[in-house]
Amino acid sequence: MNKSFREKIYSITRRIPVGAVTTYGQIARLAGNDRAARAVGFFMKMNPFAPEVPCHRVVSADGSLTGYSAKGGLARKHQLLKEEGVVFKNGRIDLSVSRWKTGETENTGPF
DNA sequence: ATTTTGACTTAAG
DNA sequence: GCTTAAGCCAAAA
Repeated sequence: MNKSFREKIYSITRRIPVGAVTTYGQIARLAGNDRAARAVGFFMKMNPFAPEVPCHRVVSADGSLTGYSAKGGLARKHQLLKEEGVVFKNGRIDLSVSRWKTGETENTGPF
């Protein structure tokens, strides 16, 4: 059970359903440290499991996109989220709608 | 143990 | 709405 924080972070991020997004702070909170938002972003950059961990569903607290180490950069991230059904407003994500709700029934897909 | 880095967050002007 | 500053945490060297 000596699971490092990074394992928790990846585990949580991997659970994010399609069409939903979450913030670094939220993941940090689920991991047990609501102040580790920075560390979360740090692990995302390492992202040893590119397609396994949907890091593109992780955005800043304002709903704005920050970085994306995978190919395509932020442009790719923005496109992926848009394709998955995430609602964008003024170039930012509408967290009121697309924010991931933990414990909720998972969606079968974008549609 | 210390230092550096980073895809964060919040507060204040 | 934007910029600056400070706080915060974890991993690697």
